[in-house]
Amino acid sequence: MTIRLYDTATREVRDFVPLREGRAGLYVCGLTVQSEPHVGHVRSAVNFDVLQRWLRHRGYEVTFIRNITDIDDKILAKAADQGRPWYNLAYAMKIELDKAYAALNVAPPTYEPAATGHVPEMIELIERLIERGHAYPAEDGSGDVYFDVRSWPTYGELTHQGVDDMEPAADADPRGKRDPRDFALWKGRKESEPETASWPSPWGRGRPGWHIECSAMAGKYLGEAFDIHGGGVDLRFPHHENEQAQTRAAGGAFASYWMHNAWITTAGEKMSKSLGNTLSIPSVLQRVTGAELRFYMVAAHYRSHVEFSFEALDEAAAGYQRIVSFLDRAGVTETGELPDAFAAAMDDDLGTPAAVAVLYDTVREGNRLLAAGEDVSAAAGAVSAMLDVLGVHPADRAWAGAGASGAEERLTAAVDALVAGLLDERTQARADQDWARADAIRDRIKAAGIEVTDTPDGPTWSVS
RNA sequence: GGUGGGUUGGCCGAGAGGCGAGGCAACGGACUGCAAAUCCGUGUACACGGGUUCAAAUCCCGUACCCACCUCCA
Repeated sequence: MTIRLYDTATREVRDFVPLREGRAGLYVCGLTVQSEPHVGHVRSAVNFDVLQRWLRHRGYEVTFIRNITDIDDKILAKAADQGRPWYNLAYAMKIELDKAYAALNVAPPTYEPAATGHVPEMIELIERLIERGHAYPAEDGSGDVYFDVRSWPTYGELTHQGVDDMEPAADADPRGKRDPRDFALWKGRKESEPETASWPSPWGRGRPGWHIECSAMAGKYLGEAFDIHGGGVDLRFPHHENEQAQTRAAGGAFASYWMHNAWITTAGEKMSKSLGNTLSIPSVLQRVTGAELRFYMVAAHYRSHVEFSFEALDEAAAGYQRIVSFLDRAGVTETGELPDAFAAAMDDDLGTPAAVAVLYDTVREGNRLLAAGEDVSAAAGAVSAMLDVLGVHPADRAWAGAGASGAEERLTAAVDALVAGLLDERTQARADQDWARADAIRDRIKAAGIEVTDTPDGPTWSVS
């Protein structure tokens, strides 16, 4: 069975055929570290994390590159506003981003290159473009270098647009461009910008344009031809279109497959920094766990819009808890076989919704066996295997970091001791068939926010 | 103006010509001293109008509404 993926460039689901047998090179545009990450950002990371896990599961040796854009207009502007060095802001936000990834069990990529560490590679690429007649230094002496859109006949192929149909850039300031759609490869340093935010180049001090970063870094770590390029749909144009044009104009083949994940919207609108309707990861994690949030995202298909709501999030969390509770009661920790239907769903363009349906079916079957007192090891093992692929296994060590600290464990032990005393009393009352007293004790415990459950092995408690 | 995507039951969310994915909620039943959990059962959903077909939520034509990209954006 081969993996099939929807390729945005050809607009169809195609068999995944890697450039090199048994290997997969994956490049995903990471974030510009200018502010706290929100749930929308993390959706992209979670989606590609699932892709990576599935490719590995299918036996591919994956090289996964996710970059960090740590220099750009917004970073400079925000840092100036906050009165601190731009690299200080970028680093602080990078730390926040890492925390968010860790909280959602997003595995670190193979390499995580930062733009500022690859300026020489970018300059080299720009020089090559100039030599080949696809780029030119600005004619106004600003020190900018632009990509010449008209010199590249297939410009617009990724997003199926004709250059003449595009609305000219609204920034209006042509700054020595031959065509308003030409985009900056290199930005000459402006007086107002800090010296530290510029690097020497053949065109004077300056800093790289956004698009060239990804071309340079993808080329360095994956080669100028690689398998899959991913990112959010909003990056299709201009960012991905430009990346592809640059690398191809410089002689590379670039990505064989393009994958784009859809939005998370709130109140019908895209969640974005500019609209100011973002939900930061820490705020959402006050309500649900990282595993629950990840499960919510993974239960929808990556190409579908998700209208974020706390109601839907709670529903997903409730469903997830059912799965977790099955695993708890099964008491089986070994990972078993992945059901064929689950694998088939995953092979079909990462069909996580159908895969999750298989997960629930298996849980139901497992609960049935459990009730019948039969062997559940196969079902529980399958559930574990599926949760592993989706990156939401409750026993995953990733959750431990965010979970119980030593202090919390001591607190749990203390509560347990107190509740255990009450439960002993209640057990005695039940043995005496004094139901009124038994229920009164249970109500009292419940009033403290603790749910009591009777099982054949005696009562247990959990925080409700 | 150009380019994409969407509209599915109380809610979330799959599917893409032919047995109503799955989840959450609700209701009934089993189990339980009563609960909880779990299991079993219960729904005639596919924006609207035409058309193609033995058969359409799925294909075609048209209409309405929503969203995104073309400017920094996962």
